[in-house]
Amino acid sequence: MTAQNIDEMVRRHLADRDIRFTQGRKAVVRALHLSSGPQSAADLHARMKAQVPLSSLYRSLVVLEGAGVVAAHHSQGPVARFELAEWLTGHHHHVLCMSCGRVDDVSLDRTTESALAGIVVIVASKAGFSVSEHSLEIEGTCSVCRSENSAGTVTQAF
Amino acid sequence: MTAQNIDEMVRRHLADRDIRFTQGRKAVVRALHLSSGPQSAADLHARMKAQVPLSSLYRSLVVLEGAGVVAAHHSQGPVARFELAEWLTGHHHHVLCMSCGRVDDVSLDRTTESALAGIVVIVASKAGFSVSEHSLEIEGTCSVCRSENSAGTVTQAF
DNA sequence: TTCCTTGCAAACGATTTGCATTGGA
DNA sequence: TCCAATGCAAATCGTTTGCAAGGAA
Repeated sequence: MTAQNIDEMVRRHLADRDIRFTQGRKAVVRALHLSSGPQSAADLHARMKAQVPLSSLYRSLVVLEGAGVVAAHHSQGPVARFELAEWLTGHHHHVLCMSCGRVDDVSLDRTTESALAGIVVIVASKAGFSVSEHSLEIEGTCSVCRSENSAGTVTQAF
Repeated sequence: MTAQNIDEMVRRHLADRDIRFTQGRKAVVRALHLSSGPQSAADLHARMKAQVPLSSLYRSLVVLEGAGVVAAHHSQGPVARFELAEWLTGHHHHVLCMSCGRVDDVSLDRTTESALAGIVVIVASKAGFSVSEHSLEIEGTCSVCRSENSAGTVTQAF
């Protein structure tokens, strides 16, 4: 998906909802599109070279989340992380590195994903819940940290 | 698992690590054991009738988490939720109600769990991660909120 | 003009910490 | 005895908000 495409899809999506696609919001969408995994507000702020105050950034994120353009994740500590919604990126899951805090996206092949979906239904029904979303969060150690550790290097806390 | 058992297991676990099992820490473990799902610090504080200041409660949680007695979860917004570690409660997953914020535990039968474990390995290896933990977090609507909604009652935001 | 959006600074809520005091092995 | 644990108050951090100024339709 090219940046142009994303931009155009978001523009239409927002137009349908009478929400303006301002410069600030465009910049957020672009920054998210250039990122590989979920980003914290501070990450985005840095990535946009602080051209926009944090408070405005947060406001853009609130609007875009409300419009269903971005999704927020809270799994990792006290800081929220944001990424483009799945209708823009495709359905995927996250792996969290417990050593350096990095979060990566992973998507599954159709077979594995449908097996997972089956399990999700089982789990939810056991608790009497109806499912709206599911996300598999896997904690582990990324390859970088693993080699650093085995080399005796200090592990970076996060 | 009775409260006595938990108490005794935790006592030994902490003793092995030269960490004291003080009144405050005992109270936290007891409160967690009496709860059905992950609890926020404020929940616990209320449940313990505010006999202990919040700051001390947090300190107990930090120590217990560091010792592997308590596990913290951050999936739900800005407030952390705590529960006893899985070696005390058994492996399980969470379902989150997007309407009222409630979080319930669900455990799977051996067959389903091992199917899930297989998927987890696939996902992690795709990202070059080695797995240490996995948790399936399912977002949905609990039965209470579903019936409230269908009855036209106001949905409680959280 | 008329809203909506922005910037700035102040406010907030959850969590953490400094310091003097208390408590347990 | 003596270090670890506690209570209190103040600090911190991520995030939100009030208000006045800027911008687009």
